[in-house]
Amino acid sequence: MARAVGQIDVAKTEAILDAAVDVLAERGPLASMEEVARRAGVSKQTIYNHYGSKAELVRVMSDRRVAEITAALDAPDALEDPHGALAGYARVLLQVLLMPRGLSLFRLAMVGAETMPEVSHAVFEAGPRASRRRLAEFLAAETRAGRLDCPDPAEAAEFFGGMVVSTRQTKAMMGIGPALTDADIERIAIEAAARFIRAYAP
Amino acid sequence: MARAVGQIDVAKTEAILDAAVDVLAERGPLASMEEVARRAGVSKQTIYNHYGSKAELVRVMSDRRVAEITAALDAPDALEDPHGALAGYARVLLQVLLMPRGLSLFRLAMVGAETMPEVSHAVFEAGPRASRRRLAEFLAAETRAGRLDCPDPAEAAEFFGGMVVSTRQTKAMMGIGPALTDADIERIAIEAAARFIRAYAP
DNA sequence: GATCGATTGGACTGGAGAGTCCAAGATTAG
DNA sequence: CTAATCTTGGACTCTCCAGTCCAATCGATC
Repeated sequence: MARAVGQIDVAKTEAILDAAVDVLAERGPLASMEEVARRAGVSKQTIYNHYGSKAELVRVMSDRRVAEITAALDAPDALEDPHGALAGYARVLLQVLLMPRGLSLFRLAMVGAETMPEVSHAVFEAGPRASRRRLAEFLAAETRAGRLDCPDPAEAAEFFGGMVVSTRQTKAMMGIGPALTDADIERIAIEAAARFIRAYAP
Repeated sequence: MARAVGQIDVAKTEAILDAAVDVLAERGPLASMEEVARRAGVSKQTIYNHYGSKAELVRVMSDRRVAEITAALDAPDALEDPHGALAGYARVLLQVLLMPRGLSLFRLAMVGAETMPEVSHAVFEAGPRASRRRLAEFLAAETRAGRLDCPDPAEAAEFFGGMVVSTRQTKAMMGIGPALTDADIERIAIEAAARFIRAYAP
């Protein structure tokens, strides 16, 4: 293994992070450090050598998750027609929401709202907020192009995002009901886009 | 105090419940029984005499909260015009969401999704689900009356509820940003209703 | 092979909280 | 007054977990 003399082993740093992701997703923010250590195949002390505390581990791990998850939200193909673009946005949104890791990150952010506000804040900023902002920009551009008429693009983006997500996020977080199929996602995406366009047609 | 021989004191049962509501709202589901006891002005043992365990106390308390909160959702004045009725629905929805007790109940349901699924289930059924169902019925009636055209009222109800709630619930739960003012609520309710009607006009 | 520092496992401390136990005190029916 | 039963407070047990400590070990470099 490529590692300098007595230097911290980077592979372990990663293994710990991966384990933390899994364990926190499964057990929630109350997961024990022992469990993380076991899963990472590492001793508890080693975790404390790499990250100083549980809070720090959670922080780093959520940063990484945020980056990983929001990467999917980065590609709004603004070149298509409005309907195609909106449906695409909806599809991605639903997929991210239903991804177990997306869900668990959200739950972490909610549960930890008081104990670790920076985490909640980071998740919200990088997730919903950034995503809506990008959509709002798209809507503004379409409005300038005369294909839509959104006097308040930010509000319109909120509306569209909400239509797509609705209670589905809550439901998934509470583990209620069956997961959405690909066909469900497709139907919702198309219908939401169509209705939205009707609501905001010039 | 009106109480039978050596019978459990009903006034205390209530005091405990009230205290539990407050404490769980403030401290989250991790609040200690000692705290509840202190707040209720009662000894810990007495709580265990009335409710057998923490889980049971939480269950009873959440049932009560559910009833209290969803009572507000019970009055869709279907007699008004669609715009007025929808705006009214939106107003109530936002108010319930922003009520600290509504928020804390939701958070409880999410945190406890694994450890007490019945609670999550009850909250979801009595809250979002019942509320959307009522709205869907209203939309179906309006469709029959020819004032709207909702081929799938359940889906349309999801869309409208989502527009209104959107990221606002998440935001409030994570304690991010300022609370909505009455003026905000009014503006959102009216705009959402207008856009929805445009999307579903016959 | 000697050295330096990371790693390990396992014991340990300290704190918090659920739930139990009990002896003393209060309340009410009869 | 007495009996029955609840209430109290406070000590107590158990369990779980964060974080520390340490002696033995391992691995890369020189």
